[in-house]
Amino acid sequence: MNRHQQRMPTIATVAELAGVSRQTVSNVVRAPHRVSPETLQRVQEIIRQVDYRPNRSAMALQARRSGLLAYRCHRPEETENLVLDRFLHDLCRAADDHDHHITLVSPTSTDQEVAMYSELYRSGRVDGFVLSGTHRDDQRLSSLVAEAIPFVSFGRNWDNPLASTWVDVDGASGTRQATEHFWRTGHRRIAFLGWPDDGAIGADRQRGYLDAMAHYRLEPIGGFCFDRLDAGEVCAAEVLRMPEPPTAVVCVSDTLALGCAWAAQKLGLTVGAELAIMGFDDSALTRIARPSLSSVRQPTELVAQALMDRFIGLAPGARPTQTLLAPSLVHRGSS
Amino acid sequence: MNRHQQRMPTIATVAELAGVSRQTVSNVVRAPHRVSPETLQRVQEIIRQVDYRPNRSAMALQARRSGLLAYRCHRPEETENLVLDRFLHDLCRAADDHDHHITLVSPTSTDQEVAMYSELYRSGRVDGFVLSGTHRDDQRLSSLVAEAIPFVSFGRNWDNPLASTWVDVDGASGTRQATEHFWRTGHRRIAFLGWPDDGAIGADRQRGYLDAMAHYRLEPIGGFCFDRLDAGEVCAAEVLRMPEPPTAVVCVSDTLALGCAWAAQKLGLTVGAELAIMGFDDSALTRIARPSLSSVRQPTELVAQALMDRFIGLAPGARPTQTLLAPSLVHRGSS
DNA sequence: TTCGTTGACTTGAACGTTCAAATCCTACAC
DNA sequence: GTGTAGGATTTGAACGTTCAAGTCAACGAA
Repeated sequence: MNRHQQRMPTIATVAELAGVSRQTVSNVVRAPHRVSPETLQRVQEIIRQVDYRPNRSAMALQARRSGLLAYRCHRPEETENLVLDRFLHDLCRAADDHDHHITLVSPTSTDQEVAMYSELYRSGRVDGFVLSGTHRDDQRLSSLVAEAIPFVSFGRNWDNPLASTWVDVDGASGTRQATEHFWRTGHRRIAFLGWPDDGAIGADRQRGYLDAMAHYRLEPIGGFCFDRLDAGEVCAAEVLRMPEPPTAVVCVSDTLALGCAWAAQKLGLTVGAELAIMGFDDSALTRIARPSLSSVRQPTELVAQALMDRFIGLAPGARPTQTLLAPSLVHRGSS
Repeated sequence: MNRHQQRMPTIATVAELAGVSRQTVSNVVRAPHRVSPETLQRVQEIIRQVDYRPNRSAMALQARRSGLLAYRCHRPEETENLVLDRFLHDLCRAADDHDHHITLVSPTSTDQEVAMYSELYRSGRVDGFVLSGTHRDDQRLSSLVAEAIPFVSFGRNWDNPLASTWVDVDGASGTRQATEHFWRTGHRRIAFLGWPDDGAIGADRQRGYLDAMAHYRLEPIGGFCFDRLDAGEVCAAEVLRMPEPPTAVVCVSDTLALGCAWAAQKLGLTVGAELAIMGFDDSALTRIARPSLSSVRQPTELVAQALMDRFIGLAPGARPTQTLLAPSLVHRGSS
């Protein structure tokens, strides 16, 4: 591991070459207005020549801030990561924009996850955390709050909304928009394909559908199953075989939407023309179906930017902030 | 941004409480054998009490090593990321095992990517880089070698194999195994569905198929198209409509394999019984097809571990090492 | 002339580690 | 009693920044 890397130029190198003090070089970089024009130019020229870059470890030590946020690397098997993939990318970008970086951790259990977070924070390796996929009884939220470790989350603090800073997407708004869209395009039998009640994300999305249906005085119909393609297909088939089958289906996820599309095809229904389908998440799955699936898209880029903004603004005494962003419909062949 | 975080205990805190010097505390943590048993126990007790963790920024400054590797966060649209997802997760784990961490970057162009790498390395933010998805004329490889920036890559240095340290999966071995498997299970008309010649990954995988076919004195057949589902379906349909159609198809990717499965279904062929299909990468796509697709699985976990090993062992003068790992077949419904 | 003000720059210390050298103490051989 | 060896521990310096307090010269007002 003896990495005899060639010595990089330091602030002292530049200072000596330019015939000024360290602090003046520091000022040239951080506060140019404090330096006389001639000196400024001379020092900048030297900096350019030796390609000097301030050492981040030294800065981190002095500032007691590493400029690093940790994010948990989700296992690729988890279905939810279809959206999280895009989110991670956006988060990276947003971090860059704030001169921060994202480092990944991959804990094996929730206990270990919290312990790892504490370790990372206390050792000064990271300044805080970005969580995603929050749920009810999320031990991470309560532990981090209890230990006063800075973090923001993509996803509500379900148990204690005001206790921490989060940004989330208004799932109810998404399904409401989908239902409204179907109503406006003439559908009157609109079904909802959801997950078994989880008291959180799934229930939130179902609520948007129910609200819209109540508003139009339509009778809600549908089914519930776990987020798997085969389960979705079976469940959708049941719904489509009802005495008065729906002409449009709002789905809680792209997985169930794809399952629904398959069920429709098996029953000889033309997706798009005879049966409209709306997925949720605008994941890669939407492009696998034919026709491709319309879907509710979460504005992950805005979420990421908002999270970084909130994190930077996080002050120890201040009250946590909560932000809800509206998703939008992406129309494709299935609607 | 005034994060008035409560002061963490430092080595000096512990030293004072234990009535020893800083260095002794350091020894307790790093080299316990240098400390007398009584002192060791006393200091360890204090460390436990105040929950002291060595400050990583200070360590990084002193050691001139951050313990951080940068990895490029691929855009979720890139099809290749189906494997890279799993790889990223494995890489994270492997880094953890070596007391390192992965930080993400998301450059917008190759030029910017190289500039970013140089900046990150020269500022001491990271110790080096892990690249993936290397290709011919990969500017990143040549630039990093030229600038003597430490890195390892998942994927050969195609242009100059001996110039840098890499770990790759022997794609030819994968397609050879697939072809051999089909031969052993009685198939004699075996086709290959590939990408247009890229001189690299695709050609490598094709070679394994061709070698096996030559060995069994069978006539190679097949088609080539870009890595998209629709293209794969069209291309596969052509192959399956040949006068003497194949009974088994070795595919260069899961995408084309899924396209092939669809084409087969449209032609009324039962995948598995009447037509055997082998994909490549063992991605999430394999579970979308019914029956689920057999596939060549890259040992990403081993790749990640090997890469970390190689990186840690990277010495400035030493000769770069190259490692080729064999993939394995995962049998599912389609074979 | 004296004094205070301002701008440009420098100096010393601190951030929290570890390395290298020095000190202290005990044990042991001659 | 002297010398030496070695283990346990301490001390000073260094890593590369920035903060806070300092110096110094020029200038204008009293």
